[in-house]
Amino acid sequence: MVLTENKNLLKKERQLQIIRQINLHNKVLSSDLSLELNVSEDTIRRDLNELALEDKIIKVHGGALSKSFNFTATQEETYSFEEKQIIARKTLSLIKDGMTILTSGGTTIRAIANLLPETLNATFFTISPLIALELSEHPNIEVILLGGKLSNSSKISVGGDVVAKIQEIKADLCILGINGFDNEGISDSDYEVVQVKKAMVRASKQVAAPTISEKLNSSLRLKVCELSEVDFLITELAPNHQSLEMFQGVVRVIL
Amino acid sequence: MVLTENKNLLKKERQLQIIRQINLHNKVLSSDLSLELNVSEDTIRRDLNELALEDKIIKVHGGALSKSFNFTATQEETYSFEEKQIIARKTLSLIKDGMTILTSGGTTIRAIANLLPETLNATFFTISPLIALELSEHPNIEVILLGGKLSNSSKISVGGDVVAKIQEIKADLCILGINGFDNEGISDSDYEVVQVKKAMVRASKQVAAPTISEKLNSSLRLKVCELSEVDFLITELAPNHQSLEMFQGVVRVIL
DNA sequence: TTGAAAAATGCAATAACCTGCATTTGCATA
DNA sequence: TATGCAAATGCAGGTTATTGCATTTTTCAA
Repeated sequence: MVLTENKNLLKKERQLQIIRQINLHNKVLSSDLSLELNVSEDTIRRDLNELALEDKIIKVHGGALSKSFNFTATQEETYSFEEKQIIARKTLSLIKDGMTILTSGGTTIRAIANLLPETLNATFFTISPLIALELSEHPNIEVILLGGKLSNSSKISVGGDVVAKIQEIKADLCILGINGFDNEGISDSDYEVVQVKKAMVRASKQVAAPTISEKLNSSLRLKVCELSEVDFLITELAPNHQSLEMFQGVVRVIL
Repeated sequence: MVLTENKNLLKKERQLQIIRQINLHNKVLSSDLSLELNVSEDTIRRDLNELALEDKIIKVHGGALSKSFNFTATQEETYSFEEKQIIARKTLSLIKDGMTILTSGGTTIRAIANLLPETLNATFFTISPLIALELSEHPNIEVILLGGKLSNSSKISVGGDVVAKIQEIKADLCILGINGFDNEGISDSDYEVVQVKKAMVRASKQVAAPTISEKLNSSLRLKVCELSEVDFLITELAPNHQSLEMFQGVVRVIL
């Protein structure tokens, strides 16, 4: 579904857009919505009030939060929707009909899942229940959820069973949620999560690392893989941006 | 013979045109329709009101929206919400600290997951990603997500892997989402789902069947289990309600 | 505590709505 | 074909809904 020109949006329509935005990235600012939907902040506030009254969202000072799942707590501080949309669009170019794709979780990957074309015919393995649900909205995608103990913080399946299951898979592409990325490679902070991500990298012919540039040059305690194992680094920046210079020639392709 | 263009459409024809437009664009503006169909906006409004009365469209200020426009991915607008809350509260009495519980999916079970006390210390196995996420909001609950191919319609894991995994479990209680329930037992319509539910019943010491009374006496093509295998039938009705009479003494306990 | 951003409140302009009512139209029947 | 009648339509008017702006109040963080 495409967000087209917002000329004469009906009120209900606008409110559906707002809910969509909130479900997608778990929070919105009234000011952003005002710009995006071309109405005054007063109108946005009134919409948010109505939606909150209907228990669809949680209204807070400055904007609103998703009512159902708020797992942004430990993830990023500076949340930025625009950047992730750009990243998602770039990532789409890697995905073709007939592929088998392995993905982890996270808001960036969620943005990708959401933007996948209706017509895409592919098989997705994922360790994230949320991504699984998002993917299953697409009629032609086969979704296989990799089960296991659900990590409380990151809401993905972890544990030996998951690793074993992943080892049975041979995927064309692994789309990896990134927490730490620098010239040492991809890193993460949770032992269980790292085990799973390592297995995911091993199980895939190619690895894509979509991340907002803010996370570049951040390193966490545990290593997931080397830079040389990363086939695609995807950020919101232009590939020749100076922040990416240090990765040129080390990862295979920068998008 | 005279070729009449779009002039003088009959009322029914005009309304069909309107519906076509809505199916095409997901929305229409009264003003656009007035121009396009050469009638006054009043007439359009009258048409829209009629169509809305027939539940064909959703009328809003300024025009109308397609009925399918409100996708309910994470919506809280569950059918029979009040009844399900009552059922959920009753079900809580079956759940104690230290238990191992196996659950399927569905909105009733979601209501239960949502109402679980913060302090509850238990292990939940579930085949529903949505329930898994809901449960993981509770700090003291260990959530184990049973993975598999995600059924497009019911959004739960199905397939041989799931059945095999369930066979390894020994649960204290199985909370089963119900689609069909009558004096023949529990039934369902999807073959894959039935295989999984059968395994769930076998893997559990006790079986709870929470369902709104509306689903009582409805029977679907495939049998999940006998009435005698059901330990708890939980509806929103009082246990001595006449609709439940026929189940007295057949299922172990009625709540 | 203070100042800036956000929210609430009141108000006005515009567009959309509704209700009768008069006129026209479709259609069945004489 | 003519005719009668109910339904459909357009129009006038008064009412309500929606929105943006100005002003005051509240909230939040430094």
